[in-house]
Amino acid sequence: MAEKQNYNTNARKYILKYLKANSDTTVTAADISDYLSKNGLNVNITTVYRYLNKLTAEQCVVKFPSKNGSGSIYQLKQSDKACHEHIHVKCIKCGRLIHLDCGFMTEIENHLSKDHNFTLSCDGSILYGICNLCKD
Amino acid sequence: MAEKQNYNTNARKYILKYLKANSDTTVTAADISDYLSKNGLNVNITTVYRYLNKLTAEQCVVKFPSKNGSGSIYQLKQSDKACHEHIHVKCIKCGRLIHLDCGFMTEIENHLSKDHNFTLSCDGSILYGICNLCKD
DNA sequence: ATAATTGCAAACACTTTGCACCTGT
DNA sequence: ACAGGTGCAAAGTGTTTGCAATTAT
Repeated sequence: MAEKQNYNTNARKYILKYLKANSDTTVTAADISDYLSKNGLNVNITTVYRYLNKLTAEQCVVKFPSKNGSGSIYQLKQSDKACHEHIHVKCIKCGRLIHLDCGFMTEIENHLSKDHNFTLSCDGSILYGICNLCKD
Repeated sequence: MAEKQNYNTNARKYILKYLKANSDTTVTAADISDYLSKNGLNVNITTVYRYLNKLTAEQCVVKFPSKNGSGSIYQLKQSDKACHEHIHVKCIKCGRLIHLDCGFMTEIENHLSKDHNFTLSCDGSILYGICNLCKD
């Protein structure tokens, strides 16, 4: 089972660059596509989806359903975050995504387990609200 | 501002019936459509969407993004549940949706507020996991 | 009678797939 | 040279819209 090798193409370089520049929020395939065309790179949206799917499969990117149910949103994963071990909270104004990787996760899990007999799975679990920067 | 009146049609009667019969879980427009055709009712999926949208606007139904980001799921709302005041937890196996309308909501809100400077909004917020009935 | 509801066809938004061509190594 | 990546066109979902026809009141 030899590792598949990756070619370092311009498209991927710039998609990654954009994901990195926006790693505190979530982006859509269309966001990436817009960014690329604004920078004069003709990258088909198919390519964007294919790369996003690849990165998601490799767990370099976390994928969430978008709030309105039409499509998905993506975030580049910081190497040290085990996103399947915490839930995420997203600001409905600025889009910033925060990782709830704090002690409170245990409390949530315990409550759901003890009071509701429910085993939490963080994959896809997302809460919405308004972050400190977006309060009036 | 006179109230618009509602006609009591067969389509709506059966859509509601199905929603009621499944009010402990969530259903898709396709689920409803399938149920209707299995029962010999030729109701166009457009009608299903229109009624679901109406019920959602009237807050008789709660609408969530589906986990995979393709489409939405709906649940008939029990009259006494203020679904915008609590979050929801959905079983990834059986689909059952539980309303976290317990004291723990205050704890979640307080934690997000104090430790993350984040004001929770329950609309669309959904957690996933496995319910007591679906554990091996 | 008339306002609400429906079906149909079309459009829309988002995503995936097949295949031929191109590119990085 | 060849595996891997890409563009394009087409198809696949899920949802909405305009309009004419139908139905509940």
